[in-house]
Amino acid sequence: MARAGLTAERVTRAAADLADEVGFENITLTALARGFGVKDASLYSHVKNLQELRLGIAMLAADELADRIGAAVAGRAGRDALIAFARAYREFALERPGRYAASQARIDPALVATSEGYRRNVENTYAMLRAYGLEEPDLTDAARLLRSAFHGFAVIEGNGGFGHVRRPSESFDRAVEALHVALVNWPG
Amino acid sequence: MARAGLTAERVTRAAADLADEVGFENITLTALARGFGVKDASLYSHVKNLQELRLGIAMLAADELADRIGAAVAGRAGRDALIAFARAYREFALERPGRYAASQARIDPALVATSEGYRRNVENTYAMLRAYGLEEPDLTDAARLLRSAFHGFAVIEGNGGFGHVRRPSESFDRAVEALHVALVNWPG
DNA sequence: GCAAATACCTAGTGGCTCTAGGAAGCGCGG
DNA sequence: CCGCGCTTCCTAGAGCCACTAGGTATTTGC
Repeated sequence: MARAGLTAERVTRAAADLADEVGFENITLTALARGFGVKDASLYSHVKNLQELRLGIAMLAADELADRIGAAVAGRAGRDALIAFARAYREFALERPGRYAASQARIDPALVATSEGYRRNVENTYAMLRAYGLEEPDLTDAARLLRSAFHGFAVIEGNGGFGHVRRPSESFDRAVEALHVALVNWPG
Repeated sequence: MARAGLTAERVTRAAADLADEVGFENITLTALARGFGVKDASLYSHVKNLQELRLGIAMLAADELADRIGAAVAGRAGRDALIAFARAYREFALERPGRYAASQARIDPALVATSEGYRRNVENTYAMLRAYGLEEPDLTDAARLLRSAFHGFAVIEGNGGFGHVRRPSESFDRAVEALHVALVNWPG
């Protein structure tokens, strides 16, 4: 019989697409195998187990997120950079919910440390904050506030958690403005 | 044989405790049944299915969260209320991670509308914001920013996602101060 | 003290992850 | 062009899970 031509990368990429469709928590090797017209056991030649597959999606997603944000903030600084960063972040979370969830899932810190994508995301954040002239530990605190706010917004919006009629995109832009104000007037 | 004396409420409460131990995503009816010294099939007399059980935990948790926050902000206003609200929120998420995750899980909006706990949480938020003198739609935007920031922080901290040496509790307090600044100087 | 309600049971289905070991395609040296 | 070996993909099966059907035993209410 003709082979499906699977590789670790193709499997991971398909898994990421599947995650965007059904949710990161709901991917199964069985469903993934079905998509390739293959039995689930066959995937174990390419992927160690489900956990490793999830890890692969997370690395892939962290990289793609860093790409998007990097492109968005290029050539901008201060408020402009903050707005571009925030919008690129939210758009990624909305367009690729499975990948986004993967990128934010609990991951072995040792692996995070070796990941290019995660490193670039941290770098993008600190680069964007540079214009605000903060110093440690305020810099870390500010980065954590931004990350929390963006991630929280993405999670709640993704869950359909904003019940009010006001459109989330408008609230988001205003929230980013408010965060800009907070950064400019950082308490100290 | 002696009966275990199960009721829908006892089952839900035990499930909430189990969720706090193993994580909301990892609860199983089988494990829950084991805890009662009962077969998994027996639980279906008290709970319709796993999804309903999760819903029950979510309602319970939303109620408990509202209790805590309500008690924390009682008699406070403005910055004091914001700080008390934020700390109570974070403490709940850290002490009862399974319940907290349940309270933030995707839930049928129609059910949320009928839930006392969820309603009280919204109420607590708007009451706490009252002192800042915002009007719609700024009020909604501010509420969403706070909710996003608190939730995001709780999720990331719960995942062990703050790699830096700086203690999360310190970053959190500073972030809350920054949010206070943003609320006082709300852009408009 | 009896009948109805119900708490808990056994048995079984189907989906999932993952392992062990076998067969079939492909790429390489001759 | 041919066989050798590597890898891909397979079948078979164990164990855990959610959930259903239908039976037995214990309470509760009369």
